[in-house]
Amino acid sequence: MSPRRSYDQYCSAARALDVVGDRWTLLIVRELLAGPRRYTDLHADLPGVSTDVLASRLKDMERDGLTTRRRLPPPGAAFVYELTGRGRELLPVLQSLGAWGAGELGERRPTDALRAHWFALPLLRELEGEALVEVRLEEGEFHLYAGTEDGPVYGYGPAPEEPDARLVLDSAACEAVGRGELSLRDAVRDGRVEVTGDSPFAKALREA
Amino acid sequence: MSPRRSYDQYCSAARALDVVGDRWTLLIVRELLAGPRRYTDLHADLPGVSTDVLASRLKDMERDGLTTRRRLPPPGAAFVYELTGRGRELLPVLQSLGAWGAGELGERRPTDALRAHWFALPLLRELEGEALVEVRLEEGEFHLYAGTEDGPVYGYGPAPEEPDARLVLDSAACEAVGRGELSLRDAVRDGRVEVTGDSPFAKALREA
DNA sequence: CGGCATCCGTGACGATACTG
DNA sequence: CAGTATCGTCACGGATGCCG
Repeated sequence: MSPRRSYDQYCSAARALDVVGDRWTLLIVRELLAGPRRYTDLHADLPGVSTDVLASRLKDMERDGLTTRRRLPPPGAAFVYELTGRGRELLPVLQSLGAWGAGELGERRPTDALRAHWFALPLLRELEGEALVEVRLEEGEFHLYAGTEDGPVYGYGPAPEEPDARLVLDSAACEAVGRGELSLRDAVRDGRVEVTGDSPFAKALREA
Repeated sequence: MSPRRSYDQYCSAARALDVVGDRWTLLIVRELLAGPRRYTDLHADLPGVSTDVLASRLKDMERDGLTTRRRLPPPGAAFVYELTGRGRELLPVLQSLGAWGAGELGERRPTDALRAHWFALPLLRELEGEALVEVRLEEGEFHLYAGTEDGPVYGYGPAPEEPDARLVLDSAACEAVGRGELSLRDAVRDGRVEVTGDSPFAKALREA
């Protein structure tokens, strides 16, 4: 728990960095945008973070109103961490960072870790309208709540109910989309993304 | 010059943080959005940064393509630092951070430093259309290039040519706008902002 | 075993002094 | 003016230990 090292500048960007500028904080937000998570699972999806730093950040974030800690009902009665509304409002920050960072992404390096749901943010930027979308990659599966205002923005594993559309992408295609070199629209047209579903949303996506 | 401590994650947000996630880097970008600056002036407008950290960040940023170092023509022949196009593309990141951080800003604390041009980003968010706007605060003066794509986004001191509009705000008004509690539109209507100028832009602003 | 707390080595940071 | 040099401190990353 850091005693808050502030820039002490009366500037809203500097204040934001006082709260989320520490190492790992925004990446923890990225993880929690997928919904509530346990400590150990967070640690597993944030390779490189040390246990004490993760614990310390979670305390800081709770103190700062970004997250809450909640006990799951039995069975399984573990603690989970989840974003508050204020925490979820950081989505535009992660989106703009991600949009800029796409230009830095390049080829995947041998040392680069990868999780399927890290493609959720770039894909979300490309989807218009309100829909539940299930995405299957070689690395795993996740789902997106496109166009929603509150609640989780995406989630792990298959969609909890029948989705409006299902997408299947191979590694090359989703990495190209992640780098911003390939739009989802073009990927669909070139047959590099398989879109299934009977909803108007799925049909519109196929005809893009 | 740091040997680049990377998160090693194949995620565009993490890559962005590899480049701009270090302490002070984004605040240096905020300063340079106002145009070329000398080392000493940068240091003066970033209270709290130590000389070696500032020098180190400027080297890192040049290596990463965010800034260039250029010698001014005599007289004055000093070095100035300025953003590249790639560096200026970080404006949306600072805007989203600033929009979020407005909720954290609160009252000005006694320890908070303040520079007039730190209000440039919040004001820029509220201006529509393309215009050169001169702003006078109690703390100083700056000008905004609203709606431009390239070149500096704002600058120190009075506008270099006749502006489309001039704004005069008192401290209370500009701090309220900075906190997001008062829109520029409302501030104009309540007479808390003085708008002068004969251009259509100035007239539209007065009649908002 | 999940959820941390403790210890330790390294490096980043902040303040000051100093130099071309 | 534009940094570099030095130094103490603290944050970070890795490993290990503890406790329910």
